Amino acid sequence: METLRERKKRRTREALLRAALELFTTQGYERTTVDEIAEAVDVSQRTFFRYFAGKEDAAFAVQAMTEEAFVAAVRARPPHEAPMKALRQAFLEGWDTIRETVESVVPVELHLRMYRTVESTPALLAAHLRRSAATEETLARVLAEREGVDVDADPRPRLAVAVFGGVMRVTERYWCTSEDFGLESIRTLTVAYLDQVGSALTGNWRTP
Amino acid sequence: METLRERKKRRTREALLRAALELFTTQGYERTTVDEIAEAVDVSQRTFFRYFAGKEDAAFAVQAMTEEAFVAAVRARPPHEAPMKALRQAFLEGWDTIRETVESVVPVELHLRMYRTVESTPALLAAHLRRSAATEETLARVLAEREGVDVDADPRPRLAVAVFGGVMRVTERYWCTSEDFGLESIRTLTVAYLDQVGSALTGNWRTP
DNA sequence: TGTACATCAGTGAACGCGCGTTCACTGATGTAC
DNA sequence: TGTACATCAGTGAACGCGCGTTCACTGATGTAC
Repeated sequence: METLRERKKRRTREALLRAALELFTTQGYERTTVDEIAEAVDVSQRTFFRYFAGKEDAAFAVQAMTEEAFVAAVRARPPHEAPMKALRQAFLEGWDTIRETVESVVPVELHLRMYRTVESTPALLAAHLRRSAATEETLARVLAEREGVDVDADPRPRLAVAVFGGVMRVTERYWCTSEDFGLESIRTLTVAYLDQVGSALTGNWRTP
Repeated sequence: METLRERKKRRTREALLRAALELFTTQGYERTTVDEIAEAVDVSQRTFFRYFAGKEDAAFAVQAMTEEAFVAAVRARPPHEAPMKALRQAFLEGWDTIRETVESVVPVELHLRMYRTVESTPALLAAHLRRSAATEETLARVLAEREGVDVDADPRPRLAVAVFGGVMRVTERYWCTSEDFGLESIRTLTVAYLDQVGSALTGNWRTP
């Protein structure tokens, strides 16, 4: 059972997270100070740093949860499935359950708005890409293990994941600027883009 | 003709750049302050900021040159060439001429060492990935124009470039950790990896 | 070739800013008996 | 159920740090005549 102390901790953390994302998405990441976030929750700045290693850590706390869910989903795919298929299916599963994953901490709508803030804030976009690179490394190891190959000797796991990650990036970027910015549209977009990779690699595009 | 004033400017800039890269690669990016760089060149800190928008700008000044050369090389490829082929060839050309491109400003050996520093410094890796994303956007537009398609309507230019960029990332990363860390090895690695993308996308890897 | 003036790279010192850290402390919650 | 003690989340205030900026200024270089 969760003790009173633990419940209070969780509430403080979630309040800080919500306040942070709310401020980041409305007035901008750079224009939000840590002091401001703490003030919004009515705790001391010192308390913020008890829960988050820094401002950036707060910005990506929810992302970190969904990434973890994605990696777990890949791990859980049936072992006979081909690598790219496993990534694709795990991704779709991830977005099926994202509402439950996220909503326990912050409103899912807030989390989605945060994507746009990340995309339009150079410092956050940079951090996001570095974090994605780290996730890709993890995924490469998962795939290598699934397929029984050595991730350091055989480049294919990293290549496959890099291609998948590249497609995700293109999808994300388009999705963030699109009017149809919802939970559903990213799924259809991703599937559509994944299906076009083959054709993208083999020019000539003029003659379809 | 270059005036005396212009020559002095160029020399100051190059001295700052060399000092910055030298300090970054030897004692680390984070542990190097702007004041230290200025001091090493014996100019005021204020002067550093006349030449570079910030510390990060100095770290990537040479990278920026080679990226530009790469984009130009893609633009210069014969228009009938398929997109991925054009990227590959332009990349190889870029590394053919990198010595000349770089050596006019800093020793090429210093530039190469800087790759490893970027790879092992989270803040620099993040910035590098964001810069690469920007270059990829430029390249997507170049490819779209070459092929006569609309970059915003047809996802294939961005997909092709994303895949290429992903392969480059895998190459870079491996190259930086490899003992065979030279101008030649990156060319062979890149070609080898590009040739394996197809096989990486189509599992199963166990049965070759 | 010399003079007068314009331009502009570099100066030095001081500052604002926000991140993240340090400290000794308080008081609520948890635990043992 | 009550008491005594241990744990630990949160406090408040101050600080160090380095980035990047601001200011009025100097003196070398460039230009016009």
